[in-house]
Amino acid sequence: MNIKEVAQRSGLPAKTIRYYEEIGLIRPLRQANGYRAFRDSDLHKLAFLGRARSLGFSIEDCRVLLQLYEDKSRASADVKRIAEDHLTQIAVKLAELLAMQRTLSDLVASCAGDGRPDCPILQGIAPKACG
Amino acid sequence: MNIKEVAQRSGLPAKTIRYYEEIGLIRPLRQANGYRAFRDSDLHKLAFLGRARSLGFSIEDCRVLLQLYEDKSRASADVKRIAEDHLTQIAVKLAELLAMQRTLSDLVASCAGDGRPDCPILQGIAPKACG
DNA sequence: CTTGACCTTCCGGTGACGGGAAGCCCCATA
DNA sequence: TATGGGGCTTCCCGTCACCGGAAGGTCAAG
Repeated sequence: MNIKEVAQRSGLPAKTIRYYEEIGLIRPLRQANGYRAFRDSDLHKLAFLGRARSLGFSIEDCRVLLQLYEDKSRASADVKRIAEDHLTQIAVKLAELLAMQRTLSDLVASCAGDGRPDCPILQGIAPKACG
Repeated sequence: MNIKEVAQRSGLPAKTIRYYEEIGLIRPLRQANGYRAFRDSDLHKLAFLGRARSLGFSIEDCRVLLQLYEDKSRASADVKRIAEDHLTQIAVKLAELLAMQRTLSDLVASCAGDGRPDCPILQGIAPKACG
């Protein structure tokens, strides 16, 4: 398989596939003309990587997950720990975004949004004159 | 005021303050020795920027918000539009994170997390053998 | 033989800074 | 007066996960 077919089948852009090779996540063979020659196993790994990335795992997490995936004697506890850590990160980000959303939607709701200069949003962002 | 005091009072790292000057968000004066000389108005702007950033506005959004903040004849509608767009972006990110959280927490819940190799998390990430 | 779609590598840019080096400046103390 | 230590400056590279584009080789079709 050439890179375009693998891109279509894996759903990853060709640029991303080349990048994943560059950082050692996959090691496709090479044809005599220098073109990459992807095996089914490469495609399989790329699809795995695409799904792991879509779940928000970092590249380094993906590297480890892929190793564990290849290692048929891994302990599921190792995988679970990575996933739980990632869930914690997700929860932190969610909390941050929810806090932003709450504050900002309150500000937006209180702003007339007309031609007048009076703007509660800017007032809400501005530092309070203290003391 | 020197940079360290401004950093403490604004809550922003000195590095960030220098960066904000570099990209033209603030324009502090200079002392004879080359040190930055921050006025109250600079501190005020930095505090504004810090709060806008903590609400997740991009630097370019912050640049516009700061201009609108300075422009006492702005229309509140201009501010509201930026804030609403940002709220939309926040909602998109929240939806993505919630989807990740749902999928991943289901997978984690179904994984024994012991010494055995059987792992529903990896199975869930792996591409389905189709056809 | 040319055209056009592939493929390759390489270089630079993204956003919003952080780390750290090299080198002034200033003040206090011995 | 020397010295030590902190603070300030600029400059350059690194982050993360790629994307865009240029320059050039390859291949199949007409």
